[in-house]
Parts: sequence; structure tokens; C-alpha cells
Amino acid sequence: MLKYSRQRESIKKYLDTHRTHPTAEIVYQNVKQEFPNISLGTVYRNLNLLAERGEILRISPGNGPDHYDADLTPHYHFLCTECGQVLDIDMEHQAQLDDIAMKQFDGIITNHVTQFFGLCPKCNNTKMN
Amino acid sequence: MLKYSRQRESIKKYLDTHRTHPTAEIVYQNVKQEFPNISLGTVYRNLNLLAERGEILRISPGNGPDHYDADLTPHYHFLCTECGQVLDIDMEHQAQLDDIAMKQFDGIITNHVTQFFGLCPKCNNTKMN
DNA sequence: ATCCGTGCAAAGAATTTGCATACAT
DNA sequence: ATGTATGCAAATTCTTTGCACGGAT
Repeated sequence: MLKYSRQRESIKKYLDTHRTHPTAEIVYQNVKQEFPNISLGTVYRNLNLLAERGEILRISPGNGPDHYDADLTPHYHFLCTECGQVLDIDMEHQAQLDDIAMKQFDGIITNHVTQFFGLCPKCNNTKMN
Repeated sequence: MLKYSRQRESIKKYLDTHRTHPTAEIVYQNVKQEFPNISLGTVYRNLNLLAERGEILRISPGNGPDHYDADLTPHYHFLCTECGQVLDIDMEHQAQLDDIAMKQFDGIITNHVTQFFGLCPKCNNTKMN
């Protein structure tokens, strides 16, 4: 049975109020201001717990640490190949992809994750100068 | 300048002849049969080198080690949430996704990676018994 | 002769875990 | 009172890297 904890509430609140797709380390640095003794292990434990319960989303870029997102509406992410920044992509969820993929597939497909790659606005501007 | 090495050739050949999306460890175990002294570090170095040169593809599932694929035609992968197996999905490449994503996006999108999740044929059958 | 690739082992990054204690129920 | 959550540090997993030596050009 799940018990309340102030630490977990603080972690969840941080994600709810910051849609910047922070890593565990960044969540840790920030929640630390409210709970100076909190440990990175506790942050990981709670991020996993929240992700398992479907209260937050885990974003795994190919390399580097995972990012977390409290925005549960189905949406896609962009990963900047230059600075690593994670941004939301404003486009409709492409649910039909699962159906298309299922056509020639002998198992069951429940969902998909799409990540877009390229240059974020900031890095793109920098390159053009 | 890139110099030939028998180890790299063997690694590439293994990937060319096995479309099972092996991990570095599995490539290592197999190439070891031809080069008993090869080290895991060398396998990693060459997989990175081949991936950078675009000769092979790296597949990063959310958790666990990366997988590698010598099939360079644009295609999608399925990741079994039960056994972790990586399978090819037989469907057309959805190039239009990049255009749709670009519409409301202020940077540059060059490509996307989509991974489908669910139960592979084997795990699905097991579940039904 | 030059210098890149290798094997080995140690280091590194990200994450998980065992344990004693603190806290929620 | 019971049992989950925490803090701490050690352990784990996956991958990278420094170094001396061997092999390709």
C-alpha cells in the first residue's frame, strides 16, 4: 500500500509546475531546496514509482540520463542533436500508426513512442550566424 | 584515417548476417568465437565507429543495453514489453511525420525514430494459454 | 616509420539497492 | 504497531577510456 510522503509530493509538484522535461538530477537539485536532506536515491525511487503508476512520463533519449514529464496528454517530443534539449512538439497524436504497424505484425501493439531529431530554435539560430 | 582491422570486419559481418538486433554483449560473445582475445571494449569502439559512419544503426530501448542493426533501409522497430525482444515492423516509412511536426516548430527537424511497444508473437501466445 | 587499432583493466555515468531509522497509517 | 519511505553508501549495469603493445599503411 502506498503511503504519503512529503518528498514525493514535492517531486510531483515540481514536475507539475515545470514543463521543462527535467532529469532526475535536476529534479533533485530543485527539490533539495525544500528538503535539503533528500537523497538522489529517493528522487529516483519516486520518479520510478510515479512513472509506474502512470502519473508521469519517462523520456529516454538515446544517450544521457532520462527525462521526466508530468504532461500526460499523448504528445511527441523533440530532442536537439546539438544541445540535448527536450521540447514538446505541437502536433496531433498519430494513433493510426499503431494500426498500420499491426497489419503485418503477429503480436499485439499497444502504443508507440516517436522522438523527432534536429536543431532546436536556439541552436538553429546560432548556426545561422 | 581509418585503418582496416579484422575485428571490425568480423563485427560488421556478424551484423550483416544476423538481423536479430543484437546487443554489444551478444556481438562480443559471437565474434569471440573467431577472435578469442577480442575485448568488449573493442566491440564497443567499433560499434560506435560503424554507427558514426552510418554503416549500422543504433537502437536504444528505454532500458537495458543498446541494440545494433545493419539494415539501413528506413524502418521501424517493435520492442516487446515482456521479453525485451526487438523486431522489425513491416510498414512504410512515414516521412510525412517530419513535415507535420515541422509545421508548428521553430527549429529544424531532420528525422524521427518511432518505437512500437506491446507483446511479441511469442509472449502473446504464452499469455493466451 | 608512422600512427591507428587492440586488449586489458580501471574509470565513468546513470541508476538501483541493502540497511537502519523515521514517518505515515 | 505495523510497514512503507527515507538517507546514506555501496553495488550494479552499461559504456568509455588510458596505456602499452601489435598490426596496417
